[in-house]
Amino acid sequence: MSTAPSAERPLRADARRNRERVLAVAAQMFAEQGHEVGVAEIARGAGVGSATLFRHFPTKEALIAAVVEQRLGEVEALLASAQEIEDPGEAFRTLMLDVVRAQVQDRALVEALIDLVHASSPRIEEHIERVTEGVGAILGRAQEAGLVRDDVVAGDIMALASGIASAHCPDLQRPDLVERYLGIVLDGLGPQGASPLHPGPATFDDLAAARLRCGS
Amino acid sequence: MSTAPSAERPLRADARRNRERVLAVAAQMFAEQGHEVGVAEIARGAGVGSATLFRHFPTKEALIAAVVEQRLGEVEALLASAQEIEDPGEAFRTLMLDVVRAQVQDRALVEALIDLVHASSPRIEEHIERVTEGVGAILGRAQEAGLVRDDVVAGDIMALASGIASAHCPDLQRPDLVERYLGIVLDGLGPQGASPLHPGPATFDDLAAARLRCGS
DNA sequence: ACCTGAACACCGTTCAAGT
DNA sequence: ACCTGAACACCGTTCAAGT
Repeated sequence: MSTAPSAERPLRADARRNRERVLAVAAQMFAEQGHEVGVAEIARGAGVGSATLFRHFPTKEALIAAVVEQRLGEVEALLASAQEIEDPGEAFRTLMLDVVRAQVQDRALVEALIDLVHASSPRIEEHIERVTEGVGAILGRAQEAGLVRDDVVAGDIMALASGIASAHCPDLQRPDLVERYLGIVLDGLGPQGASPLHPGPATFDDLAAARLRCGS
Repeated sequence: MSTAPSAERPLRADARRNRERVLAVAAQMFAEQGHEVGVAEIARGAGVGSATLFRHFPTKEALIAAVVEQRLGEVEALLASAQEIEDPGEAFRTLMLDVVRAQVQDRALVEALIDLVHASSPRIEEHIERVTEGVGAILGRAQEAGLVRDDVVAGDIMALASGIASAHCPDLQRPDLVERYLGIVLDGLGPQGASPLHPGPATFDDLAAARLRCGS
């Protein structure tokens, strides 16, 4: 449950409570209104001064990262329960729908995953790695069963899921339309009418190069 | 070429020149860096005071809208040349690749099209309508030729194109990966392995309702 | 009729002072 | 050890004054 770094002496009771309230309020406000909500408004909603917020999260971006981290934990839980579905095709469809829905319900998550390569903390990268692994496992099962084409990788699935999630105007149109677009993409992932793909999938080298390009 | 409303007496020569330089500089900076570039920086780049910028474009959002309008004109031109391709399948693929690439090359365009339902001016809506018409024509030809499934509409194509464009991290990763994702979606749009889609496509009523919900 | 730099309001961040 | 409201810097927008 704890989102704080592991080896730190525990916070004083009031500090811990404040930290958690800020995180909860921020998560809700970011989900509803996106990143543009003011930091002062979040502090007010949590009943603390703005400086307190900045004591716990040194920058607005760090606060966003903490919220994203929490959500990624939830996504991992979705993946775990999708893995328990026996039918490989059903597991794969459930996975995609869950991941897409998580992003549609939370504008902040989509925005954050787009910026991910810049802003990413080591802890967020770990989450992403675990998510990629989980996606890969479910994808692999579906491929072995001949239900999904063999020339796609976990990274493709995640990119497509985020694409579908941003293919609709999140706060205004019918959010259920994403299921329609997902249906089309799922058909494209099937082995039936699959045509060769150019170029090949993204590699770890691509990510490393990108990270290098932004410093840090 | 003129992006100003039709029935206005012409601007003084220097004013016209200033307006155009601001628009050109803004277009380039938005395309390269997204909407977060400062208005002061744009004004400086165009060699005018910031108040002059605001005389021509009453708000930053209006400036963005003017740039978007220009880009949409370019997209219409792309559509027109795609329409001239005889082979219906080739025309359709070209259309999708062009629309996706236009959005990948211009971060501002993606951002703007996402916000479109709120910010839209009547003139931008006209552009969108023309684009939708053009897409519908090319799509219709491909469907008649049996190359694209019958249960999709122009709105689906545009949503998917914007989704693919935001499926990759625009400034960091390999922009050519969008072609890979587009390949998957195009396979999903083929008639071969098409499974029924839920829910049905977006209607004009949905758009009207969304617009109503934000006032204006 | 149009231009400009200085002034204003707002928001992320920091600081001096409190308990 | 942690909290706070006031102060600071930055950016979108407006205004008083220039030509």
